[in-house]
Amino acid sequence: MNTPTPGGEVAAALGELLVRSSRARLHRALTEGLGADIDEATYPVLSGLARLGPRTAAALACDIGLDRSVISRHATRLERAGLLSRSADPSDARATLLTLTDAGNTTVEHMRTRLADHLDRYFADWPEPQAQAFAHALRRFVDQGLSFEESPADGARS
Amino acid sequence: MNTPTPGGEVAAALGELLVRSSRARLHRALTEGLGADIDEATYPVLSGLARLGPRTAAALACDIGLDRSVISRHATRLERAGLLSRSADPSDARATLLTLTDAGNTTVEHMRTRLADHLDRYFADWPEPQAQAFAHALRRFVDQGLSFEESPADGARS
DNA sequence: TATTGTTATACTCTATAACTATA
DNA sequence: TATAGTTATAGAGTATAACAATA
Repeated sequence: MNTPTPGGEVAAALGELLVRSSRARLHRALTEGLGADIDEATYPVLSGLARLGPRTAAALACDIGLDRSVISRHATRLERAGLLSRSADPSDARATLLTLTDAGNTTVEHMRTRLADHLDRYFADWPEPQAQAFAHALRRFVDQGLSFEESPADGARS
Repeated sequence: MNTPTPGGEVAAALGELLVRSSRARLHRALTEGLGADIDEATYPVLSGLARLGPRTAAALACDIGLDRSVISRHATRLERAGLLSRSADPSDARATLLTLTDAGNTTVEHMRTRLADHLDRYFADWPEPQAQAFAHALRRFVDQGLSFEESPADGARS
């Protein structure tokens, strides 16, 4: 059998999803036609700020797993594109708050709805309860199931 | 508001999954401790050959969406690590077949079972039918749902 | 002294182009 | 002439280190 366990099946699917060509396709679907400054590199900053709200580069770096310096450079690109603005943090003169502009929020909303519509068209072929169950399960999985940090017992393979 | 449609929910989850830190975590879970030559770059070549069987660099490049030159360089790394061997293609003297060695196949199998075990431990908390349904749905989604190419009219529209 | 933002530097991965051998 | 494999080059992205300003 190809599908001995749910874990095995999900493992195979994740492997496929991690392949660059799959990711590139998804990213194109997300960012296509939105301007030269929205790409695979700036997207995490843009969506991170949309999801978490205004934050400093250091805080966002911690949140999305990139270095401060990378955030700073991408923020400059997004600022030049008019999607993000920098402002002084009132509570700490060292810090600079990164905030999405109206254009930035609009763009993020545009990306979100476009991909959601794509997916809704795909799920139109699915039985409604099954589509909903899958969506809930996937979110739950992404939120909780990606914590592989704990040492996996088999550990040192020498 | 949180879950307007399945598409919207899946879109958010995919956005999360595409973030580099999530990918890096998954890749660590897959390749950790397997040697310096198995990483995010060589993994697609390794798993591609395991999935598709012996192939030339050109064919594999087409299959996994990387350039021939990239395949060739990673193949060299994997060959040095003893996981892959090159052999002449009997039917075309220009071509070189890339084939996984026994060690290569063992390594792939090791990666696969390790991640599958991880995931099975995670799914142990789920009701069995729900876990199976999710696994099937995810595979179906990855196999069919990633075709977001904007113009379905010009090509194979299933 | 520690931290923030920024910039310079080095490293890695990928695609393009160029070269050789073969169809 | 076209295609396969390989190598050299260039482009992009990230992390590290170093700097000035502030806590």
